[in-house]
Amino acid sequence: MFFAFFNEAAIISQLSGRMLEARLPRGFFVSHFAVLNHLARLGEPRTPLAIARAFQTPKATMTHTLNGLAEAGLVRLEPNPQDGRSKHVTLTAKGRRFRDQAIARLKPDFARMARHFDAGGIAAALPLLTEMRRYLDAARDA
Amino acid sequence: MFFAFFNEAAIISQLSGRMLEARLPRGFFVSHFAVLNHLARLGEPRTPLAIARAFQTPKATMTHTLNGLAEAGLVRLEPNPQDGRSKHVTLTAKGRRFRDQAIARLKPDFARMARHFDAGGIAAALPLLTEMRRYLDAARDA
DNA sequence: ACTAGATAGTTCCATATCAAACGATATGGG
DNA sequence: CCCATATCGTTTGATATGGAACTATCTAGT
Repeated sequence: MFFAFFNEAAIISQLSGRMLEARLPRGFFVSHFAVLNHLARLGEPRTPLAIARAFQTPKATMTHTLNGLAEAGLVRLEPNPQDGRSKHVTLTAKGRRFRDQAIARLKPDFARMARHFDAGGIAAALPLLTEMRRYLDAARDA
Repeated sequence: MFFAFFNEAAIISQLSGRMLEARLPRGFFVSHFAVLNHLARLGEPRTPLAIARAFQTPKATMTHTLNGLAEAGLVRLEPNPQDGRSKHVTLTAKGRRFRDQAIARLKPDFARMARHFDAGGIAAALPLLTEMRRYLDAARDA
């Protein structure tokens, strides 16, 4: 039952990820968008490790993703004044625009979806998903 | 709103995937388990392309995953008697055991989870997830 | 201050994933 | 039958991802 739940979540994640990637410029992935979106939503600056922890991804992966974003001019990597080992990641104007445009390109997809799904139903299911996400996030340490 | 929904689904997928991988022998991934589980649930034999379509993954990826499973002795790859271009994928006894053991190892996790989540709540949310999965699956062609 | 241990990020290497091109086989129209 | 086209799986090459070891820096205890 939990099994079925996670199975559906995994397939939805994969399919919606592909939908998003279809709206991104060639060579950009969900991982890139996810970082930009994270920074835009939760504020900057943010250290690489903090971002990696948020996504439950290894540090090395985040190094790679951030380098890609920095090369594309979507984020800025600067030394962390509070900690010489660390860095500060901030969005550039271009990065913010990139994220906004990706979201804008998804609008038609969501509009089409809204004709098939009751907004109330989605909203009603959201708290459970959020609770599950929080639970799993907490359980990782245990 | 859909956005938040997909975002939660993606994080749940990632975290639950890690939970599963933690229960698999070193070197095995969600992708391996997913194929074994697919075969066990939906029956055999199955062609590589049919499996790839079911997971919305490229054919080349499935070739790679199946070769890994075959080398580990978890599936058998045989010529498809009905079509010389194609193959038949079947579970070996070892493959079936592998899948059953993975599920068994998850049981304690699910039991712990059941103390935090109302089974009814999960069951109630499931149809919406399934409907969304079907919708996205259909939308991929459009 | 000094030192041992912890922590941040990188580097190195292995491997999963994926797009594109390819060879082999099937199918349908002459 | 033959041929053009479509389909199945593989190969190739590129890139995302992840584990482990490494460097540099910070922190705590003395």
